Amino acid sequence: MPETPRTDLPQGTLDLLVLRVVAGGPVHGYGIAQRIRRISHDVLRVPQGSLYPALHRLENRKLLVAEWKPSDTGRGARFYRLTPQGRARLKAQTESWSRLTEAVGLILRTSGEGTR
Amino acid sequence: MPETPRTDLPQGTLDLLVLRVVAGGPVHGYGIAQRIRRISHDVLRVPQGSLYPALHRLENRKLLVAEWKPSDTGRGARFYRLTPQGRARLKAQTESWSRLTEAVGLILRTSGEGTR
DNA sequence: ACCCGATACCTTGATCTTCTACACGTAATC
DNA sequence: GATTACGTGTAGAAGATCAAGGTATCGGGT
Repeated sequence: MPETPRTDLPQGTLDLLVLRVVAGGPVHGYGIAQRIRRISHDVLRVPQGSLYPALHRLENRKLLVAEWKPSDTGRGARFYRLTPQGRARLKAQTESWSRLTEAVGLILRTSGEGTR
Repeated sequence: MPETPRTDLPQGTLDLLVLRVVAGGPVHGYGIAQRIRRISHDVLRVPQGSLYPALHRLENRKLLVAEWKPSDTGRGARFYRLTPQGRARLKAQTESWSRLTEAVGLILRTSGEGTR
């Protein structure tokens, strides 16, 4: 089997991405997946089987609200928006994401010394 | 509001950190945890309940080998080293980590436009 | 000499969260 | 009627955390 160089999302990252995209204005699930894929130049692919459960999670936690309206193509779709809590969550998650990446970057760059 | 700024590791990240630290030379589990914590300035804490299962996983997959020797303090400890496969894995994981962080960074920075 | 607590070091099991695969649906357009 | 747009649901695996327990060495006090 030809190793696909696919970049899997580490658990916990998807919520952050979704929140960020939704922050840009009302979108439906399908559109979210497209945007993530497009903006990341195809590096991040979000399968529907991951996306929709995530959306429902976020909705249950009151971070998103959904509204059913017709989409551009004429058929109905669930459009998501951020709640205030969602916005706060986005901020917090963004910060902890950068703390994390900085810390990991440190480890990756620092050579073996340090047992003390 | 000093919310406990504890940073949980997203799944998949721990292996990378462990491989990187072990690449610096033979260490035992306890030492690995200490180093990660120290180098990251206490941002990344690896509880033993996460660490040891990870070590065993990596060993089963032949990415690490362990040897039982006395530690500095006189008592025994399992010292881990990278196998060639482990080294290759470290390289691959490091690359995919930077691809990932770049892609996520893009999403976080790019405003809402782009459904197209 | 003995007990005690602290630190170093490892193990295991239960539980939870989240990603994935797979599969099944409907609706509009050409 | 095929293709795209859009959604739902379930089953499963993997990994992280918690919680708890277990052993060895050392230092101090008595």
